Amino acid sequence: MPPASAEDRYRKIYAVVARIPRGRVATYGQVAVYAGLPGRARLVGTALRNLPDGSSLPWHRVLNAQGQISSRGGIGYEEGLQRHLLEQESVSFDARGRIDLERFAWDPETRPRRPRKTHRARK
DNA sequence: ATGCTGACTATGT
DNA sequence: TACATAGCCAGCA
Repeated sequence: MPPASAEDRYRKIYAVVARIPRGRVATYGQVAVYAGLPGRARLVGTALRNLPDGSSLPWHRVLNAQGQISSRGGIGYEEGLQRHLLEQESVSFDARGRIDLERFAWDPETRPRRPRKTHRARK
């Protein structure tokens, strides 16, 4: 099988992002794997970067492996937007601005459900 | 072709 | 936990 064209790769990435359920999040690496592009987490970031503003894709549900919102570096971008969109769907951040992936990570194998409460002691 | 950049990550201190 | 590094590779000048 010849290598996928850039267009196909983007399309696959967008298709995966579109499947992330409300109230759940996925990491760049995770999206890459499900898109059949293991190891290309950076490409996922690039694809989302190229996303037009009015897109209906739930791009805000994609985070880095640390459970944090990745910086765009660009001036003018409000990191608060992504956080706000997530909080609106009940995804909560801890005091350090990170999301508990144990609770909110998307698992495509399981059916959408409400995140379990965290009664687990944290370290 | 070549070199640099980066919405990334795993690993080592 | 927080940085630093190295590997990564598509996009772009």
